[in-house]
Amino acid sequence: MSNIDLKEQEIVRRNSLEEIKKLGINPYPAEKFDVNITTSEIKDNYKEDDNKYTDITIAGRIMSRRIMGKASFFELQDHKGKIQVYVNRDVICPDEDKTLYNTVFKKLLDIGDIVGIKGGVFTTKMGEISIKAQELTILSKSLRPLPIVKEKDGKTYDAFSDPELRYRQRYVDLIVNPGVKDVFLKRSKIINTMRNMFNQRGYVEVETPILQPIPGGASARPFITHHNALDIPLYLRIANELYLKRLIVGGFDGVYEFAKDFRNEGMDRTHNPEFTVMEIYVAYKDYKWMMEFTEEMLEKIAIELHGTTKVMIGGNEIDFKAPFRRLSMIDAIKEHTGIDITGMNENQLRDVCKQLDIEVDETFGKGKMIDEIFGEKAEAKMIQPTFITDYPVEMSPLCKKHRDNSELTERFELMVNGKELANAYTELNDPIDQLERFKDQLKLSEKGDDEAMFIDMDFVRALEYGMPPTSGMGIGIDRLTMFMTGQDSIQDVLFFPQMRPEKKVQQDDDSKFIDLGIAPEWVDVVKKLGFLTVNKLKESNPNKLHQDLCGMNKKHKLGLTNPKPEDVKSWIK
RNA sequence: GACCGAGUAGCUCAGUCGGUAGAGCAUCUGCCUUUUAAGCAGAGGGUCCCGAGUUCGAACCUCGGCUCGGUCACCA
Repeated sequence: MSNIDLKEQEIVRRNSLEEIKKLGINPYPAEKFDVNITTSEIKDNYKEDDNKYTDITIAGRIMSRRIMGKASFFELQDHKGKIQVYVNRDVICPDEDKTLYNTVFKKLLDIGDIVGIKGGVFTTKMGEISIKAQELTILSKSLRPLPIVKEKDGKTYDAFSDPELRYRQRYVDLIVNPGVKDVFLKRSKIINTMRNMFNQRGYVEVETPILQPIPGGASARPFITHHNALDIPLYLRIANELYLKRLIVGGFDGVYEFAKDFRNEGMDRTHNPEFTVMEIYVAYKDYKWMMEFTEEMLEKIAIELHGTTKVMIGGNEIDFKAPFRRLSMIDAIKEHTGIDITGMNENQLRDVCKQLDIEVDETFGKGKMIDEIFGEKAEAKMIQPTFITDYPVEMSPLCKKHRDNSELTERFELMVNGKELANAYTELNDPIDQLERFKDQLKLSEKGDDEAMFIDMDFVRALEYGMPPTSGMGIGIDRLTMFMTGQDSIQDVLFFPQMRPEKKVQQDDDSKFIDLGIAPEWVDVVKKLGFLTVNKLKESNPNKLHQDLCGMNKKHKLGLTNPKPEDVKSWIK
């Protein structure tokens, strides 16, 4: 294999790999390696002069090395953390043969390699808890150099910080950047806390279709795909609401799903095309009950993660201690604009918008204008958790009308740090009203609103069989994780945020070059010089090309026989 | 989609007025038996994002493109 297109450090490592094999050591052994302890267990439990850990087996990645003649230290990182390992030549090589230390450990191992260690725990003169290696086993050789991140007294040096590289190669980010893994462990804990709470109450975790013939349950542009066997279009779900409510019709009293949803819209710091939502539906409840349920849930999560209800989010201390403030949308607008819009008609609302300098369109109805006023003037000011209730009916086609006012709905959104976190309804279970609302959506769609909801007649049919009064709630798991872990970008709470695919440079196959008469061993050299396609090569200057090729041969000590100038000319003609 | 910013060694970054491309860590060769952002001495490593233009000469100036980030727009 030609190494010409590899970087220096990669060549060194591949050579080391070959040397290891020549010594009869398998750099990628198949057999299991039984670990009996983790770094954190040692650090938490070891006390000096303690003989508890004289015979331990541990495995992990080499993260740094300090080699000093016959003794060395390296840092071993496992899934829990890091610990220092002390390697002494005459301990790991008790016999005459010092190859394992002098050659394998000192020369052939690198930062990034995964090794197993048997040994005992002790404390160094500097007071650091360390492992004295008795045996060292190579478990996996690493062929690419890791970015080197160093730390001292909690301060990080040379952090691996290029966002593009971090997201594209999250595995590297997770290895070298302390704290990245922690965000994802917390994400998992958030989900588990919710799941445990729901299961304790007897609610059932379910799975509903991701491929849907009608993308319902929300207003958003869907991704579309095609099923070949059925020869029909299918949509990736934008929500799972209508399916979960069908299950309530079917007799489940409580169902929930942690669902990946997909929306074909813009991407930014708070939006990714695929994202996770938890939706839960409970029969015989209303949205007031759901507020209590939601605040209890969030309080639990905060305590589980932080041991307190108080969480720092973007410079604000947010207190998730229940109960949260409840404020109707109209009162919220009154509070932040001084204007009481109660009972106003469409023209009056239009005047209010003008007065507040809010741009509105001729097509905007009452509901949309109220929503705009709230969004512009009040939303961002809701820092502490606040339930905003009683939304205009036009904005909420799946939500039951308010018991006291038919222009409003029994809906709440939970605002935290000026952003929406959760959304809930007393669910609309009147099939006739539901069909009317769907028809209103259809009118919007005919007016050109490409995000109005589709009519789902099967869902209406399900309601016609009778759905018990029900309350449902949805909460964005990505956003919740951002709040609970202090991240201000959704990309930092997703392992693999959506990125534009890496562009592949167009390249001709080696055989095309060989067809020109180029010897196979020279093809990589030609490509290294930047001539990735035959056409590009033909545009080159043959004299310069010949010189460059010979130069490469010499520089990289390839040991090839240089082509004659007339050979090079013959390739290009 | 619009505007702004960034792209230089494996990583983090300098790079003056347009004149032979630099540092730290990493790598390689030595020395070193409790070191720790190890140290000391030496060495190697570059498509300066890509392409065109201006110029005697471009990492640097101009134009076009690519990717990422930020702001806005769109949007449950």
